[in-house]
Amino acid sequence: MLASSPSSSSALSVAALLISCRSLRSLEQIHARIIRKGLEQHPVLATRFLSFCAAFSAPAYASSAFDRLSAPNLIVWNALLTAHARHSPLPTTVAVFNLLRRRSPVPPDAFTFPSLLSSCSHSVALLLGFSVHATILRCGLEADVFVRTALIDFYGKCRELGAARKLFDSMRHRNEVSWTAMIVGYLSSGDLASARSLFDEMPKRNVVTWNAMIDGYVKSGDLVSARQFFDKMPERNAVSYTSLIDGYAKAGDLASARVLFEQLPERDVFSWSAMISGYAQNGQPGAALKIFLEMYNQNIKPDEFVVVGLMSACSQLGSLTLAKWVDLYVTRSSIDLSKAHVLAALIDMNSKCGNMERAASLFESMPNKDLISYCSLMQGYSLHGAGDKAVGLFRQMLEEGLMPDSITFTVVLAACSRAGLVEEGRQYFDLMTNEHLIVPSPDHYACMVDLLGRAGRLTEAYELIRSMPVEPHAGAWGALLGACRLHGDISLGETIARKLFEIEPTNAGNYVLLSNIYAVADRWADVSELRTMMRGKGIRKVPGCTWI
DNA sequence: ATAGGGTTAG
Repeated sequence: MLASSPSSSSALSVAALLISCRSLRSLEQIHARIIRKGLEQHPVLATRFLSFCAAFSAPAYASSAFDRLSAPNLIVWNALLTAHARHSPLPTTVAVFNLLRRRSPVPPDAFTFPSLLSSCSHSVALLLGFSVHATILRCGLEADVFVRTALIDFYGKCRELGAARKLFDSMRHRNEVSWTAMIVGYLSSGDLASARSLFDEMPKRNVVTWNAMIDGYVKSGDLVSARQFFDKMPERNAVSYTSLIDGYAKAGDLASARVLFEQLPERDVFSWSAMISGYAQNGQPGAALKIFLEMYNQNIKPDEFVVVGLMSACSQLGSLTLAKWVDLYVTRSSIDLSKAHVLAALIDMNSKCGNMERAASLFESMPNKDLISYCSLMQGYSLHGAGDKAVGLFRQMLEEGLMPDSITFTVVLAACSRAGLVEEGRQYFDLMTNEHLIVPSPDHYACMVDLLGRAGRLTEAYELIRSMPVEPHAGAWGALLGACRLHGDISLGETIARKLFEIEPTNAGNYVLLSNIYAVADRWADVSELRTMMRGKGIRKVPGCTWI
């Protein structure tokens, strides 16, 4: 009897340990201590332990600890369900809920449903949510504020605004959370006006409400209103800053994002990742890397979003040395490499930086290879002189039954061009338009122009550019000018160059190309005339770009 | 002792 009723003071000391726990590893140590001290069956301690598993995103560990309990009560069951609802796929969560229904000593209560419903709304699982709602009615829990709010949130996120509003209007006691759930519902279906009028109508708002409005405006692209809300709110937290930083970053206004980031008193991992991926997505990989290093030096643990941003920056920089360091860093971190987007970014980085062996072996390790990873690998091969391998991968992809999209075709056409596979490229262009009904973009045309031009079929390339239903961009003309230089076609080169001087008058590369065409033909007078013209327009030669 | 908000790749 004495052995099975351990002193409450040791339970208390373990509970105190839990509060200071900072990693999954120390959580495991605490679990070992709980078992050693014979406190395993302590229901309060078990509940707290499970909620810490949830905090460390370890639902499987929560389950394994839970499975050792001989007679879990409903509260412990609820804690387990919450751990899964936040971190497991919906089917797993539903399985836990079904077990709970069968095995819990008492029927589900008002604490059971909010987490289950939030899992449903996260997956926009409308039908499942309906049946959960039916269960709630059977249990007589629809009037509970938490349950009702979770229902409003669920219907709102599933864009069933009518159902959500009915539940909202018939509520006896609403709190800020219920109002916010309704507002978020309107926001997620893009009804900013209704959201705004509810916001104005509600008696008391909290930080979450303000943040929801900011996020809604950011997502709808109205950064001015988002900023007004941000400036007006009585108190801000990291989320308020990060939503707006993210908005500025996605709109390409890194300067404004940076100012807010510098003002943010307590940066969390979200704000760091907003800046890092913001810079990476706007073609400023150097700046992304600098922010990452700042974060790294502050010993902040990166999450998957940070490393995806970092790897994307590294891909753009193309440095093999850096890629090797980042690869090692990411592999050694606790980040789950099997997550699709992490793996895709890792493959892409190695591929773009020329570590094809590593890229290929990562690719081979994927159980379900997706379009994006195929594209990454194809681009790597294409970039590093193995266009034929890239095209081979594309064939393999088709055989696997994957449906290539617009970007895939851009990649494969570029690969064909590099490998000199003119006929195959043409076939793929036809396949794209005739079978996949993809309307060719300026990029696709630019690839085709490059393909034909490199093969010396300049007239055909020129005809293609002129027959384009969309406006060709500088890339297409540039490819053709490059081809003219390659094949020494002066007269076409002059025509194209004149066109390019109009479209991008300050790009020195175009002047250099034309000058090279003249030089090869010994037309030095034209070369010097061109230089004078450049000087007259104040155009500077880009360093590292040769004249001849 | 348990319950509501944020980002990700070619």
